[in-house]
Amino acid sequence: MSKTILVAVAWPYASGAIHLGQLGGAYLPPDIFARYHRIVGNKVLMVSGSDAHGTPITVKADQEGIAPRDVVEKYHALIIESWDRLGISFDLYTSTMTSNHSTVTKDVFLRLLEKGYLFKKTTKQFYDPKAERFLPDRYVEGTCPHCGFGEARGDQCDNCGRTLDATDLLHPRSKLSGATPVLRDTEHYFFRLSAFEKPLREWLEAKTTWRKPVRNWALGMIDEGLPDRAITRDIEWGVELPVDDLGPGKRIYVWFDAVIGYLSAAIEWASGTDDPEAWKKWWEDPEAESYYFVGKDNIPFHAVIWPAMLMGYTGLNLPTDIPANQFITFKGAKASKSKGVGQSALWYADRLEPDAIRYAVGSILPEQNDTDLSDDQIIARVNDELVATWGNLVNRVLSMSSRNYDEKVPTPDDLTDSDKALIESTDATLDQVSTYIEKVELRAGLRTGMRAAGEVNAYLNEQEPWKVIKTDPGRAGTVLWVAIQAISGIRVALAPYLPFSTTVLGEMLGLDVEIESWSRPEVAGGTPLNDVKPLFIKLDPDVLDA
RNA sequence: GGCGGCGUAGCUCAGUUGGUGAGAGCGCUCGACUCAUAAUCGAGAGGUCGGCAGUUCAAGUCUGCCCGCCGCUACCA
Repeated sequence: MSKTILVAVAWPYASGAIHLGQLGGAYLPPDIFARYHRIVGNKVLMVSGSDAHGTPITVKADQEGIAPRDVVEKYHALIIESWDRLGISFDLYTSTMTSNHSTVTKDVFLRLLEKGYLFKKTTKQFYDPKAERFLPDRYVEGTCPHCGFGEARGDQCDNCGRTLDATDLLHPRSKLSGATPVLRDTEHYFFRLSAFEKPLREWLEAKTTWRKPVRNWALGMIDEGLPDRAITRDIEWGVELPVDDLGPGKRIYVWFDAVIGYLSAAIEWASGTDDPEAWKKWWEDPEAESYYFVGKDNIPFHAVIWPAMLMGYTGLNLPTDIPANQFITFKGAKASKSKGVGQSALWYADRLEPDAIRYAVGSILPEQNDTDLSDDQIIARVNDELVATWGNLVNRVLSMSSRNYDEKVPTPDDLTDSDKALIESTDATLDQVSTYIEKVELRAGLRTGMRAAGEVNAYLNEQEPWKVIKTDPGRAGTVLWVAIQAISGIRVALAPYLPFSTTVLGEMLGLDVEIESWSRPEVAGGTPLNDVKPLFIKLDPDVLDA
């Protein structure tokens, strides 16, 4: 009985390239998960897009001296290239700059307004009289009241690390013009988050299978009380308001429109099919499941704020699970383009095969803890595990078969108990990997698949077909046939993780390249072996040195 | 400062509701094998489970305090 599963993936800012930390934290996991569910036969819709709004975009635009729109277009293209090169298989990867997204955002705004969950309030905000615009906190600089640092930003002091309100700063000045900003009244719409404390708590308390940090954090926020949040800002870059009673110069604030992207992307996807209403299967059918893949920094928005918005909107599905990951660190530091820590995913894609990257990152996914990764470790993982155990297994079996059995899969005689045991063990592996992936324990799933490859290696060392073939070619052929069946099963188990080499191996074995069932396809004796060659390249130790 | 998470073999990590001598992969040592990308297989060494105190017949697993790391702290989303 097939399930309907929305795979909702965090929206990266279109202000930089995707780096390896993001890949492992938020993008590779949903891809593995989605690929698995597609093979099983579930109806998967995997969506995400570039976040086009927000301060990081405008900051970048100022830095590069170009328009925000140009920033988005430039990096959006780069991000899409990352997905293509690494095989991240979105059904739709869009952006929040589309007219569809704007329409959906306005619809959500109006519905929440109509239900009384939005209200107007006047606050005081710094205003730059010279540049004639309101200033986000990080556009205000001044002297830190705690440590006296002269270059503190309005949101945080980089010297002592404390969080600040821009109004705390001594001698504030505008980063735009240098002028002294003045406080001025400004009116904004607020989302009545406080109204959802009780329903959110009840909903979260039932989520006992969620990862501990996700649920505890969300419940902790509720314990502290949920303040109402401003959803509009005095900016020029953002989704326009669907109402005009605030006057000009106001836009919807990025956090509010960004999470709506999950919904708008599904709608955009459906509009491109022959059933424009198809998105409803994922959003309105209460049986449909939804998994949100985000980094731990995004937990509040996905476990509290977005569910509250959905509750307020009514009629749309709440998240089934939010298997948030911790961070991948590089020598202890969080990967960050702005701080120059860690290379971009494309940089690695220029130097390594995509499956090598997917293996190295997939084997250290930060599912429980921050996980440290170095270039040396990537190379070691690939050479000592992927190439040595799995790649070599395939190569030793297929080359021996091809060379001794007329470039074909040998035809088996009767199977011994150990032959049968190996095949049964392979089928059990498929079940185990399936269980792990459904629980979103993806590292364990990969480990399990690799263990199965080790079992086949052990079987071969025990059976020694290279010796047996001299006296009993029939028996040796049977051993190789059994090993090939096991390889066929392991190929399926690893397919969500290693899609590129899965295709290559399928071609070698004459199997359907598209895997359509989570089971081991039998490879018949006599099947021609096509173009047998190593599945993976063994890496030079210095391949990542420059 | 407050909140949450984490701190387990050289490295990266698992350790269900507390219960036989603390696990995996890689690395390392030794042995076997030689079909295979010097790959594979087997065995072994290696840990006062961050520290201190406590609860308990019994704690890596619970409580308190301390140290360290990470994230969040609502105007980064």
